[in-house]
Amino acid sequence: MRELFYITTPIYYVNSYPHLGHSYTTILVDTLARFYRLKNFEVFFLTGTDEHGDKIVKASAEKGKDPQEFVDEIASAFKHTWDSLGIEYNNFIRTTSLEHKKTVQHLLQTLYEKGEFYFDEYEGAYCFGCERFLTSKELDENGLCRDHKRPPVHLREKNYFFPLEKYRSWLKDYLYKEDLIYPRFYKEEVLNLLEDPLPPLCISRPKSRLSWGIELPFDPDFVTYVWFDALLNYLSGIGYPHHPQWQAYWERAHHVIAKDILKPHAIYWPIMLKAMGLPVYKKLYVHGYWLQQKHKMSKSLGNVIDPLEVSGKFGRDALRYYLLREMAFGYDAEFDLNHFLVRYNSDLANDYGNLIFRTLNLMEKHFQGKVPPYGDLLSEDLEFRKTSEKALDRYFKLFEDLQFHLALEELWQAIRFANVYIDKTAPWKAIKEGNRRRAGTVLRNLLSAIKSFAIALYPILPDTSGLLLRNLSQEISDLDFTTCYNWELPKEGTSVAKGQPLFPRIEKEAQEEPMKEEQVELYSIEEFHKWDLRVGKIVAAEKIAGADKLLKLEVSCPERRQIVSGIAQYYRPEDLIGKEVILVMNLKPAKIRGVLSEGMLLAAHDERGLTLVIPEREVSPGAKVS
RNA sequence: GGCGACGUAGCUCAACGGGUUAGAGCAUGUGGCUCAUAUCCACACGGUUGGGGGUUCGAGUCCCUCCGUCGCCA
Repeated sequence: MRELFYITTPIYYVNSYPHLGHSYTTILVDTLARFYRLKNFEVFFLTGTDEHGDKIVKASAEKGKDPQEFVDEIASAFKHTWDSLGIEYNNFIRTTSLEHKKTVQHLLQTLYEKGEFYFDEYEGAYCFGCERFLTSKELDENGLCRDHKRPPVHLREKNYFFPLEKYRSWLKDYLYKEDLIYPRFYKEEVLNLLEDPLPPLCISRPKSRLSWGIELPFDPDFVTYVWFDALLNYLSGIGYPHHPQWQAYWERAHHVIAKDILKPHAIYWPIMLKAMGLPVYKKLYVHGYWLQQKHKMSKSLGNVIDPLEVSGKFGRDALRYYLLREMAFGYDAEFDLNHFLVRYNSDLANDYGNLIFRTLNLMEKHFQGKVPPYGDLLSEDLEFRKTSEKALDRYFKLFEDLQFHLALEELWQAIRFANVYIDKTAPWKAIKEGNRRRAGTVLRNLLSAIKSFAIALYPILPDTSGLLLRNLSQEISDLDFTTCYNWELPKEGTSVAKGQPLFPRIEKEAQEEPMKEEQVELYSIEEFHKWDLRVGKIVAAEKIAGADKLLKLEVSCPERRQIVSGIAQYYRPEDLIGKEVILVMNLKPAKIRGVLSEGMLLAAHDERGLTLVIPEREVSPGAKVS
């Protein structure tokens, strides 16, 4: 019987479309799932969508759709994104599915019968943005919700509560003893939270206010509220309680989350499990955020990166590699397209891709693509094998600890050493000197190492590893990590083909190539209203060194914005100060020549050149254009 | 205000419980190779490890303090 491994992503809230943060978590879990499959584990990989709540009702109403239609649409967008990114999940659980509802109701009923809930009236300031009551400390000096900057509504309502406090000391001891949470500093953060009494968890909403949820089995006037719905996906997704497989998987449960949902996963969830009489999951892996110019990506900042755009342009393996190579697990990291391109070219194209190509090229040229026999192994051959094996050892170890950035660095040392080895042994020289046997030995040694790299990297680079292994007449389904140490593979006489470069270099012009133009279509007025156009007054302007066409502008609208505009050939900086222009406000921020641009100016072009679009009379900065 | 994290070469990061001249990659400079995706290899340049104090034979690593960035809680 193979060992089991159960791993989950959070279920994603369908109030918005998938972005880079979702993709990172999912790619990470997919990578781990593939890793454990290659370690011969029986893996169950669960992901899905969280589809209930107030925000969904509102969002769907805004689009003139009913909630079910709305969540169906976004859930399929998530599925489509995962398919495009090569995610191989075992189940996609939706909280609106019948099986999930049954699980939730079953567990609610069980806990209700055990007397774990109580009914109480609560009165206070309720924020609809947060979907919860706020304490006075959570309001700012103007009495507004700090997160949403909106006044809360005074509400009084009866609800069901789950007392967390009675489990607090148990949880504290448990967390203290077990290394449940990784990295460790998040464990410290949780233990710190557990120093103070835990307020009861409100688990319901009256249907009169919110009907888009799962009905409490013991009170049809209420639906259950967020955590007793969402967290239970980890059980419903493996068939709890009816499918016999659930128990075996649950004992091997590993959750991966972003740090924003640490509290529910580290506090509510273990306590809920304890109350239900179920064992606590095995591990909680917590990762940081992807930042853009030091800021968290968010829709309101307009700096959300579309993972499909990146993977569509440069390949999904390249995106996976960058995400795992660049983020130290647990910490925040910066997503920078320039870094992405540097990593791609130097690591994937130059070091790894080129190593493969030069080796296979020599094989085709001088050995007709037939794997030659080994001759005598010299000390340099053995040294190369040893270096590779050591790097693989460390790679696997670090991978299990989720230290992907270090794991990859280790493996790349072996890849770079392979380039040193081929230079030192110079098989092309040996061939010129008539020593085919020596050249064959070196190339076979290299081929075997390349096969090992391909297997080891398969969890991160599934497409290119699969392709490469097929070029070596190997199939990933026949291989596992133990074959990384088998220097007889590929076997003598096997055909190998060089194929196309796996990671073609991205040249400068291609980097600056604009995204494809939209084809001409007619749009409704609603489409036009998506653009936030406003009047802005130029308060500062200067040339950007090294660029003939660009000016850096500071514009008041009335808050300050920095804009890089390609108008230097038509306007002198000093002539622009005080001019009022039309700005596109909700354009994704971009770095042009390394300078941040937070929008664009409207200008008209004809054969005489370019002229800015300017209001006919002076208007107050910030005035809306429509 | 309480707790915590981080601050190491221009940039991104290493350095197992303190132990020889703090390491890589990228960038820069100079050579070499030519099988290769103008790729690869070698060498060089580059750091009072945020500041100060302490413990120790010895501290990036432990303690104190200050500065800076960020997170969680209040």
